[in-house]
Amino acid sequence: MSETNPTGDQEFDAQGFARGIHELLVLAALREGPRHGYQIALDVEAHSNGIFRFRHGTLYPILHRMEANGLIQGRWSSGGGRRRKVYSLTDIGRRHLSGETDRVQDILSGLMRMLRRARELPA
Amino acid sequence: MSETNPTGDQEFDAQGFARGIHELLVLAALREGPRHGYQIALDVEAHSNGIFRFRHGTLYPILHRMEANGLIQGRWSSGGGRRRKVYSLTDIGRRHLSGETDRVQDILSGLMRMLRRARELPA
DNA sequence: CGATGATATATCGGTAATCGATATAATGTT
DNA sequence: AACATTATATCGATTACCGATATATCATCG
Repeated sequence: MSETNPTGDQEFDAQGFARGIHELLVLAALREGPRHGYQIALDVEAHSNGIFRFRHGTLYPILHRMEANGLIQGRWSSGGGRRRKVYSLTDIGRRHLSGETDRVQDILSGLMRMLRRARELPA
Repeated sequence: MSETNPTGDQEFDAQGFARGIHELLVLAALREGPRHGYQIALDVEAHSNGIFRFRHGTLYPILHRMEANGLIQGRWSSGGGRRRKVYSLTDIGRRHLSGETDRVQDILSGLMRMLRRARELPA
């Protein structure tokens, strides 16, 4: 083994990968503007043609976690009526989105390359 | 919400996604020929330039699970010396690799599309 | 006006999987 | 003789999703 990734970069962490994808989806949705949780879920589903979907037992804990980590910031909508918590990107979140996008795209293209390779092997 | 993916296909399952990737990597490695576990780990790491890596606390349970599920088949190498369990693809495993490759590639390109979209939005 | 369903957020327990640590043992190297 | 590498195995801690459940507001339709 010995060799630690000579280019010193992207590494796949199975543990946090699905989590990372969820967070990226939230961050990407908020790049379009501030939104409350339910809206984020609708947007993500619409923009992905239903491939990506948040269950609400998943969504809200994620938003809480991301707010605690400073990636997003929530404010309860003031106007009376239905209570909503509207989230916006923080600077940290914006940087995180940009950095993680690079990282994840490298990992994904590495994965795609390996799958293509396997597919093209003689039966 | 209502709409369930009109094309009736690929859906992202956060729960099983990292697991699915690990299994795909094993299957892809075995498409090159039978190999024992340790070798699979080395091959995957080499072919991915160190991006993908199996810890041995992760690798062996995965191989056992995949064998129990009929995706791969293991035989203890007969010749004396260091004991090795050599795995090969089963027909089920071969079909699984092909089907999951399609499915995962759809999901990944969906994800990449969303990330690109977010990136190209005006700051 | 009453019922129903969509909007909107929240929490908890069950479940499942990775991962580090630990164990065992044969082989290669110095 | 000592040590690193090869090779497999298992266990417990940790983590996080997800279904179920709860609460409340608002719109619509009969």
